[in-house]
Amino acid sequence: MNISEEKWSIQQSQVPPSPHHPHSVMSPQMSGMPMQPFPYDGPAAQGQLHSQIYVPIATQTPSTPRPTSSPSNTNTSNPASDRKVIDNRPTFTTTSFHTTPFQAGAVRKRRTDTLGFSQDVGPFFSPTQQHHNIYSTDRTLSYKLRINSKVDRGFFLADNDWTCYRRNYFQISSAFSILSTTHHTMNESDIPCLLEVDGQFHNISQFLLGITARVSNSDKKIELVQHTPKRDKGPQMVPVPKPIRPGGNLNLSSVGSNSNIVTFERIQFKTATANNGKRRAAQQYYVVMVDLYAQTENGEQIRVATSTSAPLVVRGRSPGHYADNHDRYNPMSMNPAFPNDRHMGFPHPQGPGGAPIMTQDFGGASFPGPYNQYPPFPGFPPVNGGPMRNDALLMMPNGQAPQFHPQHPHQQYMVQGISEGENPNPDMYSNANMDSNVVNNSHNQKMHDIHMEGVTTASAPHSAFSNFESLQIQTPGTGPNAAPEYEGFHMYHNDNHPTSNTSAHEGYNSDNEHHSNGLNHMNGRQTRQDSSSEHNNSSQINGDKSGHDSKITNGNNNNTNYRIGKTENTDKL
DNA sequence: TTCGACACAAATAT
DNA sequence: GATATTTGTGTCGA
Repeated sequence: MNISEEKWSIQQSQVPPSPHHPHSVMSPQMSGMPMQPFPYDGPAAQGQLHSQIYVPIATQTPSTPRPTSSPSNTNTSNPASDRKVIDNRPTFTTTSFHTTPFQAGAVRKRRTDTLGFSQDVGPFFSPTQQHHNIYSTDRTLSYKLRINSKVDRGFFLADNDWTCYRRNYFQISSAFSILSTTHHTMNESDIPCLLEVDGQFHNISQFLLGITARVSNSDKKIELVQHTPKRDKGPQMVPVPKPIRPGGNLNLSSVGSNSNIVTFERIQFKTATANNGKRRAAQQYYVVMVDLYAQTENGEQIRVATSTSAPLVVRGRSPGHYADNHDRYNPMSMNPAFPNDRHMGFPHPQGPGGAPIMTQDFGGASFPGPYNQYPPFPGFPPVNGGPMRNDALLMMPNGQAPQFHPQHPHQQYMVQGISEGENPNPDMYSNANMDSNVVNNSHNQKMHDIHMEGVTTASAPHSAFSNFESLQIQTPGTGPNAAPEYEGFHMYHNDNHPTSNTSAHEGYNSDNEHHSNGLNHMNGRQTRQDSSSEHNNSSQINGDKSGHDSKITNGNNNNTNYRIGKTENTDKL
């Protein structure tokens, strides 16, 4: 048994293992599977032609081991791993622990996995919604934007909802790619793009990427705050859009500079969702929106693309409060054998090894559950929240019947790993559940990632995400780029430091971890950012102190500040 | 019930 | 192994 497995066994001893919490062994990528170029015949976009998509060949770098969500991580050479195993022992010595009624199951969580990498996963992101057309400077090529995002920490699955605590940090890393419709290469440092807004073409001087939050299925903005390491003693800021270059690959630990990856660290929701844990009250959800802006030569910043997270629950109180209060009304889901898994009563769709499977689109069928404020979803989100990347689908038989969950009307977020440009297998897009819509041989042109990385998919106009909430976002002017994508949720951090990838939820692939956050133990620790990452981002955190007091009173800071003059066709910063 | 503040202690970095 | 830093979260009052 390797170190991770040892940890795994410790945790599993606390909570009955759930068959719905498969391990990351399902994920070849998580095991460092090299990625190869593959031909992809999916439709690029309306009026565009299918093409071969090149994806990065991810090489395993011993010096920078890639994180894995699998408990069967075999790397035991890292001294830190040994320490972490020790640290993983259940801790029963804290004062707070003894004051709680949850001692029996208490298992302290580690902040990082055995490699110092994040094993955690977070809420999935929707297909990229492109709001404006982007063209080459000579206007002969239409480009498509794709945003890849991942949540590195802070979230766990509770009741199949992606959940976090308002007071806890989460972190979002994003990158984006520009897809060309023809064989075309360009200098990554250049942005030879034209932005079309209301029929007018503007040169794009740079791109920026920002995050905001709002109430799911509503336009109500939710304030995000960003802290310094000083936390309460330091200033609180609103995460502001940061310059970003295309071509970032969140799966790579680091390739040169990170100017093509933006990370927002120490982010918190200013407010919690309503009705957390209440019975017979509809759970409110938030979503995080990752917005890509194009700055024109005159300095105008226009939102050109958006990717939206899965619905999120933000708990406002300490985890202990929810330990015995997680039975939000759901008369069908509770299974007394698994008091912490209210979905044990349902047969989650699973593939070999118990991994949840990707299910198909429901074709617009209305969601049958009580919370139908969300569009239909094709099945359960990953209960484990673990390494369920879309590549795991490759190991799953086709045609598994989707399952509804009456309590979770929102989209199933099982394809978090479909980080555009990271999955080598085209089958995932031509799965029996989606293929008819994805593969479109009417397209003859080839689509390439301009940067030849980070892109694997073309559009899936009627994909399993076609009902995803974010697709409700008005995207006028999208034109040929309107087709939905499968956004990637990436497991790997983006910078050099092997420990830089935080891991709030290495146990998302663990039953115990799943339940432990606020359910079975107190003082659960989640991963912190390492110092190198701290330094990397200190400037961005501290560099924008002006105008920000310790308290943020503008509940709509982000959008108020950065979406001035938004219209149907223009969404400017 | 939520939120802000304070405090404690664990996890992790150095 | 000691120390410093970071962060999860218990607690309390508003």
